[in-house]
Amino acid sequence: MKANLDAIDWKILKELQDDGRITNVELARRVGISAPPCLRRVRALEESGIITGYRALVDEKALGFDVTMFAMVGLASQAEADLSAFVARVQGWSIVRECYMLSGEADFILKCVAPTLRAFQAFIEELTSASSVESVKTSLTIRRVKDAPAVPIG
Amino acid sequence: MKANLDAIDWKILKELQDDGRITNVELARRVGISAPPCLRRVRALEESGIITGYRALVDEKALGFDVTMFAMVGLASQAEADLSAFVARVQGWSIVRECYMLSGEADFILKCVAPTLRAFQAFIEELTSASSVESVKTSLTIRRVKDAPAVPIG
DNA sequence: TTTGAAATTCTCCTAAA
DNA sequence: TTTAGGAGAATTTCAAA
Repeated sequence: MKANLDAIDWKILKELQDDGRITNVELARRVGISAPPCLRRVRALEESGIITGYRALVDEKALGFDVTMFAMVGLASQAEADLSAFVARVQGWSIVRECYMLSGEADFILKCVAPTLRAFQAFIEELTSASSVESVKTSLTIRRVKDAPAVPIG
Repeated sequence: MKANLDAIDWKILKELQDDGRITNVELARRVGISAPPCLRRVRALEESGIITGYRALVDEKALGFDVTMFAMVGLASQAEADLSAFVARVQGWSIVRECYMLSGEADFILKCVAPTLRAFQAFIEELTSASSVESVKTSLTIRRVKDAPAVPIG
């Protein structure tokens, strides 16, 4: 699965990370090749799984989601069954937008988005009382300092 | 700036969060209106700042960025000058992909992406010795459990 | 006011050289 | 890679709800 990309492929990835809605013609112009091979490269990147999708970015606050919080969660047991059960619950909680399993002290980190602090607190109660959840430590975000695309290019 | 959106606008946002490269015609079909008003709505969402951009999602691991870590950073001083200085440094560190200022114990949370653990460790040394940085606590991610768009819709 | 239908213009994609 | 042809989309206009 490891990719063998040349400089133009990297440029394509950089441009599409910066603007996922750019047209193929404009993309080709920016990376310095003609449109047909550019489109072929994009297709290849998509088919090989390097480009996994495209997403519109939205302003949560403008939509009334004023609260962004992180929660560090520790489970009482790291048995595979307990981990799987928790992962399944995470998928069902729409307030949880991102979740990573961690090594070290906490077992999971959750990034949560909610309309109000109250809504978030209600979720934390549900989270805390979820089976096998032992500890929950929350951090309220004051502001977003940086939100760059997944991979640093250039 | 607070938006006054109807059900169709929300559907548009949902679809564009799921697939930012969808054509306007297909988008219109999915949300149940014709193309012209659909395009007008998308433009309005963009111009009002609700849609802030579009981004291709890429598979970091396939590109050789095998390490994703979170770092909690505490500063010795929360004076505005020190916060600003740290924020400025964060912008310059390409390894830091996301950063939020927090309330509570830590002052910042950083999401970092690096090709190797060694590269990440080198960064942590730089981070730890940065001016006014008092504490750094890192968590290595084992796997991504969930990565949903910014706002829950539907 | 906003929609939807139609028509035009434009741009992109694909195939062939 | 470039070109050309054809397809489909974006955008404007206009009529109607």
